[in-house]
Amino acid sequence: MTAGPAEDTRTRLLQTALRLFTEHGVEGTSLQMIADALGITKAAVYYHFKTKAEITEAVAEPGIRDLDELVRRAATQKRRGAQVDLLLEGFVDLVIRHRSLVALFSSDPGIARAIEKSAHGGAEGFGQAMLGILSGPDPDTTARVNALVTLTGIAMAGGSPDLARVDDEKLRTELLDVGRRLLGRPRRRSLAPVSTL
Amino acid sequence: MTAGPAEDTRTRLLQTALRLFTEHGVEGTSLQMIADALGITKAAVYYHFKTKAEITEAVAEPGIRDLDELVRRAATQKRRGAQVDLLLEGFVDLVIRHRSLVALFSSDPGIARAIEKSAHGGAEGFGQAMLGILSGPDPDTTARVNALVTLTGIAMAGGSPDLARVDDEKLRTELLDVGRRLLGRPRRRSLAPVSTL
DNA sequence: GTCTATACCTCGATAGAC
DNA sequence: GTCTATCGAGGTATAGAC
Repeated sequence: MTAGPAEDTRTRLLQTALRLFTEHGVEGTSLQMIADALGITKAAVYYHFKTKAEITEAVAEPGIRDLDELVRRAATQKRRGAQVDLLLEGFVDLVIRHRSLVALFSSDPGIARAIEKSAHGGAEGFGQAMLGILSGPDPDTTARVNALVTLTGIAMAGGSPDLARVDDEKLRTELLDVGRRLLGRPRRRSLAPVSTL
Repeated sequence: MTAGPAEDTRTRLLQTALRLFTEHGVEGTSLQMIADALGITKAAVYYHFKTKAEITEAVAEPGIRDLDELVRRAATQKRRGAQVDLLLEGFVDLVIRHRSLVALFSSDPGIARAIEKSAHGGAEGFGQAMLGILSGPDPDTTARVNALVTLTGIAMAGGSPDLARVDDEKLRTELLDVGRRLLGRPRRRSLAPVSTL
């Protein structure tokens, strides 16, 4: 965890891997491609990571951690309205913070495999947990569709190249707005956190 | 185009390929996997298709054709409201008709590559054309976000395993409803096509 | 027209020199 | 920490038997 010359290559490697993953997919990205992009050899990559799976896990890890914490925090809220609001805001923040990574999560089977071993039983687990909160207990089809469109829409739109040049603050406001509309939540007046509904 | 024993293997091959593509991604699916699932050999696969790219193109082709026709038809509408309504309804129908294929389109880089050579300059071209219609001329960020969330949300939700057991008619109604709400279109009373707004 | 056998390449991964 | 060399497995693609 200490910053140093060793971490430098490791960090560049993960950044490069994420970029290539979004361009070609996880399975479509070879270690050779990563090595070439960094100007090193495949064997040098293996000095930093034992396997390719270890790379994908390391790429996904920051997102997983935030997602995990978000789901836990949302679940502790007593009132369902508060659960939904917290989850929605937290998810939008997470999408903003990680942008392209979240889009990868939603779609790439390679990432799904990598997350499978983590808490909650994998990406599917996180998705189900979030859907459960957003769609409520014993949801009808309408509620399930709304929750699904909200989560996937926010994730894909947030990670889309079409919005890459929109600054964080603006995108955050827009995604929150569309999410509230989809879930039938009242629109907030200010951006400051509120303790009561 | 004639139905026969030769076409049978070809059809089964494409169905199997689509299923495997959705499970493992395009790049994550090998010809060996397709051949094994069909109980034939890799070389037998090459009798039906010259390259793997040709398979992915053939898998995507029905969706491409429908998408192409939809965008053309929408563009011929005079009033913008009619363009949006026609595109939204057509897109929902298309998602229902192809379900998992559309979800693949939205996400898999392998599919994107395969479509790249087709009309409109590839998947990106279709996406941009649809976004252009839904978000209107000279759109602000809000309109662009709404259009993006609508398209990606409907596509991903429609292709999601979570909704696989919802029947077509019900899912169609729900997706149309959420799309209209997102785009601020008036809700229809009946499912029958209307000629005036 | 359909599949077997096989060529050839790149994959992920390892060993050991520097 | 990065390199060269190499492995076995599995990838795409082809030649030719039936």
